[in-house]
Amino acid sequence: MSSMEHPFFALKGGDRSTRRYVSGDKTITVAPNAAYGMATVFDKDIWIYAISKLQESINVNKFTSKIILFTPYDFFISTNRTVSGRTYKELKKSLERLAGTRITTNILYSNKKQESVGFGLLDSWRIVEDKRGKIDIGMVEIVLPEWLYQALHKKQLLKISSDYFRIRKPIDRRIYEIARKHCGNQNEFIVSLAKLHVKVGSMSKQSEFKRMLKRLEKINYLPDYIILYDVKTDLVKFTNRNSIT
DNA sequence: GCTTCTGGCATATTTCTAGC
DNA sequence: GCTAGAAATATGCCAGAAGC
Repeated sequence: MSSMEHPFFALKGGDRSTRRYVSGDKTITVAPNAAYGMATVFDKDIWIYAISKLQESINVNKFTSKIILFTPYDFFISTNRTVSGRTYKELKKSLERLAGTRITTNILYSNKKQESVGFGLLDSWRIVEDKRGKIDIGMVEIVLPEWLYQALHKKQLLKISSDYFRIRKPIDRRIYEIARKHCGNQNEFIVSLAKLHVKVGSMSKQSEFKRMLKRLEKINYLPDYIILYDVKTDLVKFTNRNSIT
C-alpha cells in the first residue's frame, strides 16, 4: 500500500537522481543505483508477479518463503509482455535496479516513536543458467525484502485489476495505483493537480503533467476508475466505475 | 507443437529545451 | 502557459532457432 501511495518507482529507466518527498511529519528518500538508475513502474511487475505467486501458495496452505523461483518466460506471459531477446536483457536490468534502489523512510511505523528505516526493493537476485544446445535456459531466483514479505502476511496489500498489466503507459499505471489506494471502493476521491503530480513521481513540469492528464481524461480507459479534471479549480476527481448506475 | 530464447526494425513514451 | 521537436528509453511485432 505504501508503494502505491508514494513514488518508490520512477516512470522511466535511467533516472539517477535521488528524490526526497515530505508529507506532514513523514519523509521518504529514494536513492537509485548509480549504474542502472532507479527502479521503474515496469520493474514493479516483478514484485507483483512474485507476490501473486506467494499469495497462491498461502491460499492453498503451501510453505512460503522470501525466496521466489520462476522462469523468465512465465513472468513475461503473466505480465502481458512480449517475449524477445531484448525482454530477457531488460529483465536482468530490472533486477539490478530493484536490488540497487534504496528507500529511507519513516512511513512504515506510525506509532508515537518516530523511527527511520532503510531498505532495498529486493534483497538479492540470481539467474541460474542452464545450457540447452545453443540456448541458455535461465531460472530466476529473487529474495524479497523482509518488510514486503511481512506486509503480505499482515494483509497490508491491495488487490489490483487484472487489466493493470494492459496499461502500457507508466504514468497511467501510477495514476491507477493512486486511484486504487485512495479511492478504493469509495464512490469518489478528489485531489489537487499539484498533489497528484508529486504522488505520481513524474519529473516533468506541471504543465506537461496537466497535458498528459487531459489526454488520459479524454481516452478514459483506466480499469475501475473514471478521471475528471476541472481546469477552473485545478482539482482531479476519480469516480469508481462500480458506483455508477 | 509447445516452450524458451534471440535479434531486428518500427513505433511509442517520458523528459528536456526552446520558442511563442 | 502552451506547443513542438529532439534525445533517451521502452515496447510491439515478427521471423526464426533449438530442445523436449
